[in-house]
This record gives sequence, C-alpha cells and structure tokens, in this order.
Amino acid sequence: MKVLPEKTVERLSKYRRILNVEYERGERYIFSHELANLLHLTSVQVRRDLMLIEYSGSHKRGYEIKSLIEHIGNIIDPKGDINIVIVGMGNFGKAIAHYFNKRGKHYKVIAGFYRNASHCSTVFDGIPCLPISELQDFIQKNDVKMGVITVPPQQAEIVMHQLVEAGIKGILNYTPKPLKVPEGVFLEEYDVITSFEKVNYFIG
Amino acid sequence: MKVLPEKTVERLSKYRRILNVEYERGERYIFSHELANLLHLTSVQVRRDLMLIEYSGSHKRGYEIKSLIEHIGNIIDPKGDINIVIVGMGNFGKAIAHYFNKRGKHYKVIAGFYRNASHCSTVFDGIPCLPISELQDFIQKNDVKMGVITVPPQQAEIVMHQLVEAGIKGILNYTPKPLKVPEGVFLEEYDVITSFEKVNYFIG
DNA sequence: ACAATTATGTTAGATGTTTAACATTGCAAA
DNA sequence: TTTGCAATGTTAAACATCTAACATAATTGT
Repeated sequence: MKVLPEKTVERLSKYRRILNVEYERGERYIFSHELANLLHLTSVQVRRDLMLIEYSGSHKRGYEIKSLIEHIGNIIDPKGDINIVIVGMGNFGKAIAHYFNKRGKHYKVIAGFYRNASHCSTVFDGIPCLPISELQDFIQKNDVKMGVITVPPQQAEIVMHQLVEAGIKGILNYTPKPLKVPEGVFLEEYDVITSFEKVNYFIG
Repeated sequence: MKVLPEKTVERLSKYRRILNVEYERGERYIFSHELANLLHLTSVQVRRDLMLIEYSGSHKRGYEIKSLIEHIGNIIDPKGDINIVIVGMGNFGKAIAHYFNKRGKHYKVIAGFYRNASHCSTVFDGIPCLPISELQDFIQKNDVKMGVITVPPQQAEIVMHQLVEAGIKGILNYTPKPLKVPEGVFLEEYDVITSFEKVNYFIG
C-alpha cells in the first residue's frame, strides 16, 4: 500500500477509537455517515480514507466494525510494543505518562527522566524516574523507539541530540523551541502558546 | 487586511517569540534567512508571511526587529487581556496553568475547575480552583473569553456545552473526544494518542 | 555613473487535502 | 424481473498551502 497522507493517518487513529466504543456498546456494523457523525466529519471523507486503506464495506450494512478495527490496527500499529521515554517530568510529562499507563496498548512508557532524579520521586505512577545523565545508556539498553521532550525550552535541543544519537526514531516535542531532526527521524511538534494565540486570532 | 491562513498565524506566533529572544540578545535587524534558520523554515516562507501582513524590510539590513514585534502584536494580540479558565485540573490542566502563569502576557488563567474542588487544593500556582458547578456563573461574571478542556473524555461534551452557553468564544480541547462547536465559536483540538500513533506510522 | 551583488517583494506553479459529482452495487418492493 | 432506493466506491474539481522562479530595489566597488 502506498504511504498514507498524514491527515488520513490521524483520522484512522480516531476512527478506531470510536469503533472500539461502538463495538463495546454491542454494535457490529456501522455506516460511513454514522462514523462521520461521531467524529464530526463528512461521510465522503470517511469513505475516501477507507478507500485509501483498501477496506470495503457492504451496501446494505456498511462496514463490519470488528474487522475494520483489525484492518486499521494492521496499518497503524507497531509489530511489537513501542518503548517510550519522557524527558522532563514536570506536569506535562506526568500527564502523558499517566495517560499511557492507563490506555496505551502498544505504547509503553518505560522511564521518565529529570535533570536530577531526586526531585522527581523515584517512581511516578509506576514508571521509574531517572537522571538525564543515564538517558542515552538507557535508550540503547532498552530498545527505546520514541522519545517525548517536555523539558524547559532551553534544554530541548540538547535533549533532542541525545535522543537522536542514542538511536531514537520518533520524537514528540512539546516545547516551544522549534527543533530540526536529521533524515530518518520523524518529528511531531505541538506548541501550546501558539495554539492559544491562534485561537485568539480567529475569535477576532 | 484579509483574514490570514491558519498556518501563517501559527508562524507569526513563533516568529515573534524568536524575535524577542534576538532582541534581548542585542540584535536590532534580522534577515529573512536568519529568521528562517532559527525556525527551520525557508526564507521564502518567512518573506511570504511578512508580505501577507504587509510588513516591509530593507534590502541591506533586513527587518527591524522591534517594529516587527510590534507589528505582529497588533495583528495577533487581543486588545486587552484574555481571561481563561481551565476545566479539569489534572496534570495536563496544571501544566497549562503553570505555563501561562509564568509567560502569558495577554493571557490570564483566572481559574481552574474540578469535579469537586476539594480534591484540587484550593489554589494551584496562585490560581483559584473551583467546583464545576460554579463554572457558568464564573464565566459570565468575569468576562472569560477562552476555555481549556482537560477533563476525562466522557465529560468533555457536557463541559463544552456549558462553556458555549456561558458565552465563551474559543475552546481548546485536549481530550481525545472529538467536539463540534456552534458557528461563531472557534475550536482547537489536540489529541495526544493520535499524535503518538501518527509518529509510529511514519517511523514505519 | 554603473555594473555586480544581495537582499526583499511578487507571481505562478506544484503539492497536499478536502469537497463535490458521478458511477456502481445489492437488496426490497411492486 | 425490473425499478427504485440507499448505501459504497471512484474520479475530478476546488481549496489551502508550500515552493520555485522571477522581478525589483538598495548598496558597494570600480
């Protein structure tokens, strides 16, 4: 299958979560317009996305929820588990750690890192909290694939370099400091301040 | 001036933050390619954005930092202060509250809300924490313009309705539950889980 | 004074994404 | 059987965004 558009991948993630809810509620089939309504999209967009992942429904009953969940999983889920580290165990880092501790099926936050580990109580929410000095060694020994950066912005760049050098392939930067990663590493950035200023602009 | 593209508004926010740093460092002029490098963009994109906001530089010295900062402020900053409430004072809500407490010039987080306010210590980081039952009343009495939703996903929709009814014009939804707001309200959504799954897909 | 240089400013084309229009299918009712 | 309906599947147009190419202008060196 050809590489999917970013926006389609994002929606696949959301489709599946909704589908799981519907399946739990006892539903077995769903129409494109129903799925669309649940996500506030159009049915055309849903069908187009499913076309791109080469999934077919039936004209009378729509899409079979269970097999669609599996189909999406085959596309967006990792083969085994993905080990994650969070660098910067402030409120933001803790929020993410907590989130995946409850929900993450394939995604395991296996450690948090802090400037000096004594500040962050040794274990948060079951996740060990280590000093940043051990970061690179830990990543290589534990086959860590993804890293989350939630340190103060001044430290973001150095942390990014450490992650990349240690062999990490995916980085989520929740710092306002813009980063640039080398070829072969995927970077996702989200900047809270920018979001607020954008919202304010469009409120007008 | 015509309404700006979303992406341009986002970059303006980032331009200004970088420009402030440069100004603090003693710089007074900056070239488009310098600004671009600091943000990992192209100089063309910078110049195009500045064209859209009708700001001109000089051929020999580039852009005058101070006046550009002001120019961007005139476009994206609110007239007075923007009062913000955060609904859901978990780690995520606290992270945002803390952020704006330190940095926000025009954006004031004036209250956090929690299901029952006794859980959240009465004041977090100088911000009063109130029970959700007082939400709507508080918004109307304090001219709150923006609301942040960081509650568990099941409660997101009802909270959104409360915010809208109370007259809020901008909503940031950090819940995985997709929301739909009425005409005239601007909604920004960010879904952590989706971001992780997207990164994983493109690590491939 | 004037070419060369090096920036900015602008327009047009390329790309990514969404929306709209249309074709197709399978069932149900006449 | 065949006609109508209500869904899916596909293609094409519209829209948003980014990139590349070009035009313009100010300064410097000769």
